[in-house]
Amino acid sequence: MADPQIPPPTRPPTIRDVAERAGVATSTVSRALSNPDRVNPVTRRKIELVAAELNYVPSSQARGLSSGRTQVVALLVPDVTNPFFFDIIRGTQYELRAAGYTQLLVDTEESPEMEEDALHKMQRSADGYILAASRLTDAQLAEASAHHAIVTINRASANAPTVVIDTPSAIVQALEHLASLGHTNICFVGGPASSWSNAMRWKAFEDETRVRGLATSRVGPFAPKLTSGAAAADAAVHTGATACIVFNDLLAIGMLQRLRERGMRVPDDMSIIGCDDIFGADFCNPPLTTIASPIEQAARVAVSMLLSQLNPLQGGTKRRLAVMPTHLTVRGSTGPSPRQL
Amino acid sequence: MADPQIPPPTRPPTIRDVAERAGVATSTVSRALSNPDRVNPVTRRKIELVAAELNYVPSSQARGLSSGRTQVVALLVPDVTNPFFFDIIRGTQYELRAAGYTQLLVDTEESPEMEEDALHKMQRSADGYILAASRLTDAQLAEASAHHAIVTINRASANAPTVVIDTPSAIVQALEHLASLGHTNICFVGGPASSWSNAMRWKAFEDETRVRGLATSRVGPFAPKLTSGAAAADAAVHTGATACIVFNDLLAIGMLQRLRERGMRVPDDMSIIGCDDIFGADFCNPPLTTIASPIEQAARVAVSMLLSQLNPLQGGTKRRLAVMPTHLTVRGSTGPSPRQL
DNA sequence: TCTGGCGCGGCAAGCGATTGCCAAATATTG
DNA sequence: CAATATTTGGCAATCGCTTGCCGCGCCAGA
Repeated sequence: MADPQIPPPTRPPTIRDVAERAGVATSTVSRALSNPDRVNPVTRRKIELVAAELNYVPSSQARGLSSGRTQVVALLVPDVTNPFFFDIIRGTQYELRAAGYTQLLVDTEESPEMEEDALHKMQRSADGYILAASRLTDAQLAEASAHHAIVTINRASANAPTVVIDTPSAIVQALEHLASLGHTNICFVGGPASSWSNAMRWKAFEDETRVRGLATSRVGPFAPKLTSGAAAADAAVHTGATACIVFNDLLAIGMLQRLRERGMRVPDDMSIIGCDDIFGADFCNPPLTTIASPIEQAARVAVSMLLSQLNPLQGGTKRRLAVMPTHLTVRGSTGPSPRQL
Repeated sequence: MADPQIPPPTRPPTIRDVAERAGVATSTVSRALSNPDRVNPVTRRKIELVAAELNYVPSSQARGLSSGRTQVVALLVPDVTNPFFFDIIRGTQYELRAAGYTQLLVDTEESPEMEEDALHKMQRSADGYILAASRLTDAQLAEASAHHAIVTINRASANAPTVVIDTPSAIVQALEHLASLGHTNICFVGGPASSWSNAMRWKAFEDETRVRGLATSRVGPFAPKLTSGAAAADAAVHTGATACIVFNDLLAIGMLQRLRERGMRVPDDMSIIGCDDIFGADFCNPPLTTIASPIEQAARVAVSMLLSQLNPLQGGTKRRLAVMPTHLTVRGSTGPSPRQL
């Protein structure tokens, strides 16, 4: 027998097992594994070998407890079933993993309370937080970012680094598009009252329509769900508008369904423009004209901003704000105003 | 001053802070909080008060380290962006939260290696695992369930409790439906080779078509993604079939898009049936006839099976297998065979 | 030859909880 | 009222790892 027997793998090996087998102290093992330069290459090599042999996996619990770092980043989203957040989830997941972090996904169910509560409860279990479309008030957000490393997505804040998707500027494009099709009476279909994006989108809409002297109306707020589309569609039709800019694609697709039910043709009787270009926007019927957003990329940027906050050493660019460009993607849900005919 | 000053909240309060302020030992605080019956109601009340006052949140790290339980359940999915898994994510998230667990989401990128690796790396950081559509081999799965508490979804296993969505039995219905529409040449569009569901669906298809004496063909495997739809559609058309049963809706919707591009009408020239009834299946064009699955419910059942495994005391029914019923939902993507005309 | 500096490992003190064991206080019983 | 149970709360050992501090051995400069 060349090798001493490896003890039976009854319970997962600890750092001590590795230390004993390698004939060094646990501190050396610890350093060899997480601070390689601190130990002699020969020793390190040996330790790595033994660790591999024993199939050693450090306990993140213990590591976190003693070091204070958990290597976990929490992602808080208002609604995991909203496809908009799928791309966020995917983007952060990918980047975090690449950086050696684990993602903790939390659904705050569109509730500021749950969001705050989650933030509070997890204070010890996460190193940082990504707040997607946070529903927190400015005050809550300020308070939170005083205590935690936070990056927000689509929710500006003076206190936390932010990545915003610049949908408002494309709303100008969208209105240009509608105007060129002859629409003069346009309705804004609003999303959740507590949504910062919604406020921004509305503002851009309002400003631009005023400049252009278009007749406008606003309906809402509606929950950003497919099922809210029915009420939204009915309300929008009632305003007499010939075109709608809708808070997001989910709602817009819901409207599409309802309009069809009511026998209204899109875009012949009504044009619809959504926001975000989520999964489904391209294959719904008709395909949705929408404001395309680099959602996944935004998520990645958010991660990198957070990481540079967590590890200031590596001197990543310390941006406080990233603005992601957007553009109008014209598909089948917009067409000439029926008034023109 | 009635109350002694609360120390400034410089660092989060620990159990010791609470103990001191309440005038008891840390052990008592620990018990009061996690094993209420073990301490006198009066003492407990007092401790609860102090804890609330101090805004005490126990460190899950420390708790996990000393107790061995983490209150974390990991959910492993092959692809977080597949809408099928959205419902799984949502369902488990909801149930786990209700039971006081935290969900750790892991995307295994359709890779058995990543799946196994994740399972291994997290051995210490999760109490249990839910494997959705696991790509592991039987051997890997057996090995894994020997070491961990595992429940699988849509992946039968002799070793781990399983919840399966009984899509195969509805495939019989689907074929009945197609046959009644006059289709006699039907193509099965296959999903990932390592997918257990795919194998089951194929088997059901094969058995039933043989019984019915239908002409069949099979194409694939294809990745279960929208973008694979193009290749799948082309291949299916090439077989001369007039109807397809497709591994899942994602692929089916992708095929719909491609068929339209090629100028083929659905269902006039080709009927398509998907599986799962995911988000989007009802609003794509044409709306997809599909085998509806209670996905979210399946996820919930999986959680309850896992929890009863983790806390055997509470004597939940210890099912090893749950079969979720499915049914055919007929929408616009199926119609009479063109051959009949 | 002496000494300061450096590279490398070990010692041991935590990190913040849980929990087995024990003792004091209180309740129960004959 | 003595003797025995039962509560109730404290002590202290752990859980597995990190990290500040110390010291040994070796090399270079004086």
